[in-house]
Amino acid sequence: MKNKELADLLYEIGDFLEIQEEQYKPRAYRTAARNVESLSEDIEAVHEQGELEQITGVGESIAEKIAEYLETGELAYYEELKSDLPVDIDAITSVEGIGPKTAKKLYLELGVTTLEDLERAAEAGEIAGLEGFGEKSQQNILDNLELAKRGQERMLLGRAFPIAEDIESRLQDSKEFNRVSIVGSFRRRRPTVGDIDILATADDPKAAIDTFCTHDDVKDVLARGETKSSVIVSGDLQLDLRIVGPEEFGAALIYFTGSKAHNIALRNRAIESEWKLNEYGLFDVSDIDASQTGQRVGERIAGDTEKEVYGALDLAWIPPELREDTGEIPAAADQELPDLVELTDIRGDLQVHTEYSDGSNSVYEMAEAADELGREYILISDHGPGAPIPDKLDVEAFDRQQAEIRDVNEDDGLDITVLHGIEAEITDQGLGISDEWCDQCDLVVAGIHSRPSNPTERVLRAFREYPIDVFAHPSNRLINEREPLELEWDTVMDAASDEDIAIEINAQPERLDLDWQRVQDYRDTVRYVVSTDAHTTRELDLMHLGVAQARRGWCKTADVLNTCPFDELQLIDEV
DNA sequence: GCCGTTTTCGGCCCGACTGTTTTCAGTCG
Repeated sequence: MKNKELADLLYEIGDFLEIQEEQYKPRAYRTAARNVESLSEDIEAVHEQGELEQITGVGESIAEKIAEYLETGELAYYEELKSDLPVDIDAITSVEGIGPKTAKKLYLELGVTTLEDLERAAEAGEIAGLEGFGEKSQQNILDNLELAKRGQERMLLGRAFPIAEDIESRLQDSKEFNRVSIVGSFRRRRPTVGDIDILATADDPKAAIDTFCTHDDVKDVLARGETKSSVIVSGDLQLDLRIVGPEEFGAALIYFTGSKAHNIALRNRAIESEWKLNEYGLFDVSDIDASQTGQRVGERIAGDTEKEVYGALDLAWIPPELREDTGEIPAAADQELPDLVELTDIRGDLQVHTEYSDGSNSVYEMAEAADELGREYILISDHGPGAPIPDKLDVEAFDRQQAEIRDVNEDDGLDITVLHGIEAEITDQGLGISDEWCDQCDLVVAGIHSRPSNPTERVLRAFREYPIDVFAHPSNRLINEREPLELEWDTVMDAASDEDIAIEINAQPERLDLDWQRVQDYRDTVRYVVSTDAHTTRELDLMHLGVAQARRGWCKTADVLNTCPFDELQLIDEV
């Protein structure tokens, strides 16, 4: 799968073209890059079918370049651009505050081509001497270099969650703030977030910003204006605060929640009616002549609430998780948005580990904690033979566990049904457990924890030969750490559908696997389960992260199997 | 360079902040 690789190449070409002061080509290349990046099919397959130009933003010229790169591994156009300006543009522009233009100047004046060059030049005081630069910009570059060198990894949603909730509640409790809402990719529940965007209203914006900037946790203040401010808090997480007027809150919520693609599509929809949409509201500018500028010109149509703005655009309110411009706007126009699954719909958790394998708690402790969360059932599914971990179940341990589960189920103090299953390893030998063993399981969960060269073949064979109920964390990716397996997804999903195998949406923060884009692609093909894969009692609480990904994948309640009551779940298994 | 229920040519989202200026370019979201 070379989608990401090609997208990066196209982004980089966009940067080079911007340096050359090209007007519109940079945007064209970046649009193409974004669409290649978010493509669910393999770009090589698209190329083989001769359908590159079907991709939005890819026309004749860019399609030719993609083809050249896929066929030869090189791109003459890119090499040419790069030889004119032999700069590691990706790395240099990753330093906050340095864009393509600055990168060019640094190269022409000081010969900076790498982050190391940049650091040397800044430390030697050479940058401050350049026209248009000063001491301040040089110091900013030095400050931001550290972050850039540490890598531009986006923070896992699950890790950002406690920080975001903490800051939200603290601002809400502060008398300087009226309304406070976390927006941005966090509100859309993207698997990773770059920073935390906060939108607020306040009677005295300046006082509110002072409070925000002087908080204990703030390590550095990047910007501190009248209506917006950015700070770095411990953990190197950036918080961006924006204060707006109360009557603008709805329009601002939409604007700052994004995504960018969603906003552009909304804005274009407004333009069709000779309206203008920005973070201050929706305005009728049909009688305004072009020389009049300013953010609030025209007659104000809407802006107080999100619903009002969407409504004025003839759209149903769109849940934040869907705002990716992947069809939600036409669906909202036709009143055909899905009634998305919610956390409160979840009745059971179908992957839970205990101390029998790599979990930390006993069967009873996990059952008790899940009961307190209101789950009606859980599936104990410790690792079976073949899993690449030290402690795994053998037949004897499985039998002991079965007896223990029986005791827990007979405990009158708990109002939860504990099911007994296994997380079986899909190996080149099959599942590594006997048919009899499978028969003893209420449900068989199966997954891969390695990087086989022929993953599709392995998975299809296991699907055919074993009574698998759930395919766990299908891609085996670890966000920021391990690339997903290169499965032939269409084939695997069709097989899962044929064999009545549910596909897991794993709620572990570093997994969130199946990825939401594929969830959306295959929601009419297979049924999903959302599982925490909890290894401790605390992790049972991660369910909301998985549900958010199911929502991003357009799942309705009926698309998620563990929203069924226990007796219906059994019925499905028997069918 | 891409795109089109008006268009195959003429448009392409929009505003805040910073640093260095003295009216603005560059960057970011």
